[in-house]
Amino acid sequence: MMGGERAPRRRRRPEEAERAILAAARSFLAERPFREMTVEGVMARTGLSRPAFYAYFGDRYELVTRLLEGIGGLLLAVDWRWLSGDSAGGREAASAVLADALRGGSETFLEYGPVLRAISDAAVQDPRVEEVYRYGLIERLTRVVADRISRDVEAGLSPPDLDPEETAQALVLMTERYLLDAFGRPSDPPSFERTEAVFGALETIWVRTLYG
Amino acid sequence: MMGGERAPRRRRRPEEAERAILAAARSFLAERPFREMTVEGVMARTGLSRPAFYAYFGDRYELVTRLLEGIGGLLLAVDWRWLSGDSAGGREAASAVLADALRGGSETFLEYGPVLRAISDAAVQDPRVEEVYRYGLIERLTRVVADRISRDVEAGLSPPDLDPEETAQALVLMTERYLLDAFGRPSDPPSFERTEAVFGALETIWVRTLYG
DNA sequence: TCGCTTTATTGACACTGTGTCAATAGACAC
DNA sequence: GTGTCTATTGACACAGTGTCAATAAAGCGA
Repeated sequence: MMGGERAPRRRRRPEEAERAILAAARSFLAERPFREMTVEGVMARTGLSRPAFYAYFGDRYELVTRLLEGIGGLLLAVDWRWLSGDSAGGREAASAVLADALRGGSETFLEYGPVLRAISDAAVQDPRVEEVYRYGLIERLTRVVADRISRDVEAGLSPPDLDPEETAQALVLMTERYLLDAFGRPSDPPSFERTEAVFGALETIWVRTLYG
Repeated sequence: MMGGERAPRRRRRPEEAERAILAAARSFLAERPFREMTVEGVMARTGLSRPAFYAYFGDRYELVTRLLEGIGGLLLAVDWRWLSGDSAGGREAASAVLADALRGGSETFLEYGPVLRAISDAAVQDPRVEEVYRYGLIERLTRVVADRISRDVEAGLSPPDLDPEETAQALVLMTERYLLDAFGRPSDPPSFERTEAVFGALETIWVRTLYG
């Protein structure tokens, strides 16, 4: 046997190692779905051993939760423009700003699709991720949208028979699912045409429902 | 020690055992989410041992796929009324039939919610379930809806700028997600009011989008 | 009723992936 | 250089899966 040289142990700053693991996870999820992501598979991309993972994260669900942290705020921030605007300016103005917010949200999905898809997949398998994703992000978005719809109904911009809470929930869930479906698949970047078609369909449904 | 009497082995017809396992799975899913469903947990409700499971099903994903079999056809059948109707009779008629189809679909979800939720959860974890659910059921529904929208656009019932394929996908995904969210939670039967509100929100969005 | 055949059923095993911990060995301070 | 700190890991225990040869219940023919 000639082998036997073991790879020399390297030692990094904890923060650096943690960043390396997060990056490895992102890189993994850009290629393979969450269901195939094992701790071993991620750590293979870092040069560290599997047990080292547990020095930084409790398990793969915590890892994926950490990946969400930056992105969640981004989504909320983008949509905030329409969401928190007042109802002055009429339907035209509201539609335009809504379209803008939707495009912003879509672009976030386009950029972070695989990670968001991973979070959404993980939410089904782990109660803590479900908490953070569904109740932390989605439900919060829904509440804000419901508020906005409420104001638009009172201002006469939207029809009075609209149930703000339920309508908001349906629209937000639609947007989440549809964007995940369109932009959340690992490694098949959607064409420009598809992107526009997706955005157009979302805009049509939202605008016709609220200001149609 | 006094113990030691082993439970007497019982022997059933294969078909009976298989039905017992399917029933045990349904009963399990009425109480607990799919992520907690282990082969052991299901077989404990049948009086059979864990290995017996593998005489009837390849794994728990195959089990859950079998649970879908009857229900999937039901969903397609209910929606078929609106879906396959012609575009004569104007928007009023089309809206009414659509509302009817939606109510039918909602009622199916109301009855089989936990099982459907389990399938949808399992689809995230297993490629074969994903195939059956997403591409077999959801996509098939989407295609039929897209056809109907296409005809309505040509007949002048729906606006010409509607993209039938994309709109259908968004609407079907919305309906699936929203109904799962409302009626798919194990063991919390929704109130009559909630049921009506959910149905109303769906009807509003579909009708305003297509015939608004 | 008895013995024989069929096959439903299971105990025991191997395997994969998880999470833990005591022991090891780089990196930095002095 | 020497010593301390702590990042890193080999080895372990565990949960759940899927398999298979051995077992025994049911049905059948006499």
